[in-house]
Amino acid sequence: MGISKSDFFSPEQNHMSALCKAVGHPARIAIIEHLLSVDSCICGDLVDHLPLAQATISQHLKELKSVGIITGSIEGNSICYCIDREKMMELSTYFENISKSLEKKTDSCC
Amino acid sequence: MGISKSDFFSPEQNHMSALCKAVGHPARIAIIEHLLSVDSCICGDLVDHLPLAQATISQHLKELKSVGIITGSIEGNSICYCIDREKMMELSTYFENISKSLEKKTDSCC
DNA sequence: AATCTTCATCGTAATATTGCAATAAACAAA
DNA sequence: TTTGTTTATTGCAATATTACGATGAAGATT
Repeated sequence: MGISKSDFFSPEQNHMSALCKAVGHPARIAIIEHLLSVDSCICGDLVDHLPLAQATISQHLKELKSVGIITGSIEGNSICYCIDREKMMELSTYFENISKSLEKKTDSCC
Repeated sequence: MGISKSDFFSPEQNHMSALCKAVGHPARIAIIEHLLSVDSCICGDLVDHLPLAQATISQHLKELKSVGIITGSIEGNSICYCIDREKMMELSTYFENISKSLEKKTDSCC
């Protein structure tokens, strides 16, 4: 965040922006969509489907994991990654509520 | 995006990640929430509510505008910014669909 | 044990973002 | 026209992100 001012913002604002930031990269959107299409997968699986090096994908997975959007569990000598539905709902609900609030407004100027 | 690989990703993936990236900063979440609470506002209004310089806020507004999340219309010698409901619904629907897809799955491993 | 497979981490380079002071631009008011 | 008000842009410094090769760590396979 450059010069950090995150203390000013509410924990909810910081949390929501962190979630959004985590999905704010095409590779990470692609990772989520791929995980969705196969339910679970290993990193090597992703390496075959994305134009990125294994190290880069591992880094993206780490970022998604750090905000809890995906969880990884060891399975043999590979890792099974799954999407956390709660987090997806959190995002969906947040934007739905904004959308609903906007719908109610009648004094819109634009 | 560092070394650009965005051509590999689908337009939808690039679009969705751009929307998410735009809201992936606490100041921009705060801007959206403030716009929501007053429906419209001018930049000076935001300067009073956020711990950021006018130039910085203007820059954040520009980023939100660039992806269409907010629109600005000139009003006297100030500008009225409004949230685009379509974009909020796009975000909500995207994550809702993921959430619904996850719900259906029974072969979850995590 | 030696080797392979799979994923994580380190180090580093290139690029992008963030933030702000200073300044410009556009319009309103005097 | 001059002055004030409001937002945008420029230029720059500090920091963060992205990407990847090389290497490490942990469990599987031989």
